[in-house]
Amino acid sequence: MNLLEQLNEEQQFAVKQTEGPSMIIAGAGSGKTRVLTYKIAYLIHRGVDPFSIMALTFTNKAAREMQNRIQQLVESTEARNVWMGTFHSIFARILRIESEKIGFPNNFTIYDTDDSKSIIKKIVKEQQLDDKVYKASNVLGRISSAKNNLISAAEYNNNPELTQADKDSGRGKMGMIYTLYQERLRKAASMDFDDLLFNTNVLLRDFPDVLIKYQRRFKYFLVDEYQDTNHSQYLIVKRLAAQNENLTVVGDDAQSIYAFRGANIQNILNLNKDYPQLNTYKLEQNYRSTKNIVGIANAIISQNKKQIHKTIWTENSTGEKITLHSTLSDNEEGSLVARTIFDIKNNEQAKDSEFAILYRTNAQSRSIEEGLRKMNIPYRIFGGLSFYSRKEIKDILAYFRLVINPHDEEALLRVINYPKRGIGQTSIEKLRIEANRLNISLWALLERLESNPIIARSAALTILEFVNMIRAFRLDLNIKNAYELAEHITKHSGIYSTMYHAKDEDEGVMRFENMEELLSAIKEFSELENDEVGAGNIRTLSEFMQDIALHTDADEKSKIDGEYVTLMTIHASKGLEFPYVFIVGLEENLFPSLLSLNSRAEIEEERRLFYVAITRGEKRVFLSYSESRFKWGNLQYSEPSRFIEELDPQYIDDQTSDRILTAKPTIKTSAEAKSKASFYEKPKSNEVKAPEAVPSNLRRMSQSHNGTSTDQSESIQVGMEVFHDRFGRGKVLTLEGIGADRKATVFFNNSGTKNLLLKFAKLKILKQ
DNA sequence: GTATTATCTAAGTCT
DNA sequence: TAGATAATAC
Repeated sequence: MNLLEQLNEEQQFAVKQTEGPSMIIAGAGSGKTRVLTYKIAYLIHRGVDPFSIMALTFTNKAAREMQNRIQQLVESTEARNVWMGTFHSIFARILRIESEKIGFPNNFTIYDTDDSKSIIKKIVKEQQLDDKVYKASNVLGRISSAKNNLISAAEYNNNPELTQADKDSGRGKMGMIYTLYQERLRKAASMDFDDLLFNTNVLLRDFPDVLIKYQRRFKYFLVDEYQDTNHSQYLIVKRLAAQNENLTVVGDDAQSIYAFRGANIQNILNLNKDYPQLNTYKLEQNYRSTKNIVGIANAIISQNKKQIHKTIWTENSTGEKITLHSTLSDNEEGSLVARTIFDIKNNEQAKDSEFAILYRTNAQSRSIEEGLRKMNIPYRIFGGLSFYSRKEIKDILAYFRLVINPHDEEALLRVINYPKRGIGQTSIEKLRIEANRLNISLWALLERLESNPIIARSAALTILEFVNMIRAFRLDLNIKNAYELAEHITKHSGIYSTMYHAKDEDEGVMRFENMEELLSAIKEFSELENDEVGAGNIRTLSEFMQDIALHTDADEKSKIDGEYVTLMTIHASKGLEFPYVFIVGLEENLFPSLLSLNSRAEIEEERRLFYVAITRGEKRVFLSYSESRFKWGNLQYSEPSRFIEELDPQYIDDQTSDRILTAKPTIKTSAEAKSKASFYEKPKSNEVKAPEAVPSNLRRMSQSHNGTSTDQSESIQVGMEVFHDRFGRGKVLTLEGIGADRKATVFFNNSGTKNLLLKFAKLKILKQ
């Protein structure tokens, strides 16, 4: 088969450029994955040893799919010898091989964000610092960005700029926490996500023999989604590829959406400085979407200042315009989406799997779900609370982690008294302090507890029993396969019976089923052929845990490749495509996020996110926003996103005005009505139009400051009868706070007592 | 040491 | 609203 025949001219050039550095700027839907896949197939076809190719993808799922595709293209299974996966998983693999060089055992644990936060909380407490000032997520974010820029704890403390910035913000102990955090991780023989990349850099920097070993082994490097790499990842690639510079990077600056976790767009913009002889290719033909979708996407992204110029075009049909809907509440938005899907399924014979509903935040999935459930539409949510982050699953996994690496303190603390065996907080605290004093891991202390009893004898005996149990499990690590050992552990640790007896409660049933699901997943894993170690070898529990440590939601295999509508965040949708795409919650402070409004750069990232969302669509895209939304238990009013005002009207089928006229004619304030009059809407002859001289964005600003009917809320008094959009008639029971914080407790005839922020509630006074 | 109840507070995207 | 933590009772 001639591989090149199936590519357009520019794609062919990119594929044929096998030697030297090249950068492929690939617009959305331009066949980026296709080029990567074909390039690897082309290399293999030309006799390059698959073992010498390293391909770094954004998800492990993408790697798997690409690998399968390459196998088909080269008609050989040798394609599986290409090293393909995410940065984190590929380099975790290399770190395990080389672990002793950097002073880690090869069974080191990978800590997730929860583990990391938990350590930081403990450090803050032990150091008697204020946990409001040193919030775990903030501290971790600071440490993370230091690591992504290859600044070690020692370097951090010696960097006057960083330490001064911390002092100025009242967080002078940040550097100390960083130091203690790293000590804690090392004692627990554990690395966090950033350490995987940081330590890879240390390995390649400080051990020239190791660097040379991998430079000799890998001759071709391909990096997907290069716009989302951070400095640490950039340096790894640069070091490894330095020998022969056969480096291909593929990316699209317009789709860079991970700056918040350290992605550096300069990696793509400055690549030609590192490689002056860089070959650059631009893929601009879109094969995915209709002209309308491509057109509106181009119009959106053109509002950003920073970008590499390109013109995305398509030969596809014009298609339908992009539909814009608005609803009164988040629940109604869910129903509307469900109804629309239902109609399209009927009218166009579409399948459930052709639909995706994309949102900015995971919390939005709830109202959408409700709508789908009511219409009996099958759906599947990706992200949110994933299977592996459920409590009961984490408890079981903690046992596995502890058996594999007993120094893993987070795991130890999680299970030492689960199921309850009478080892309470007091004993554990004493032991932790002692272990700290001796500068050894908690497990090391427990192992020598017999000769050094510092706690009550009875507690010490129970602990000894626990230690012996874990030791016994450890003996089976390489003897039993993953499933046999996992089952053995759940039975003998008491987890199984504890869960079995808790089945009476509703929650318990689900937990028990989840445990069974975990075990059956492990069983499936155990029974897979182990082609890497060869026949006769078993797949161990350690291997299973390595498999899931860097498991992402996008990697989740669809159990049954059944028919369902896909729900996910826009971030998670990167790289995917669907015939029908719904983008919901286009509201100011939600999308763009409230937290992104501080800088132009952040808003541009949100806009790129919007661009990514729109360009997932093949046939049709539906946009919607709601005028109110439940957040943390209370109703908040919302205005349409600024991105809606930016939409180019020629591509839009605006359905919002119908709703305004039919749905809520009485309660609407004039300010709200005005906000609907966005510029693409044709003024009706009998309507008063906002003066042209005032730009729409200014109009919105003034409105959000004083337009939200504070006029009425200020005169509300206890005892008044009031009307609320959602709850109806009610009586004010109490009032507290002033200005923006003014709250009321209102008893509603139909929905009972509610606490409302007057700023948002827009109560209407019925009777004084 | 454990179970129950009361109080507090969170704001986002992901490896 | 919900999950985590603190306070209280047993």
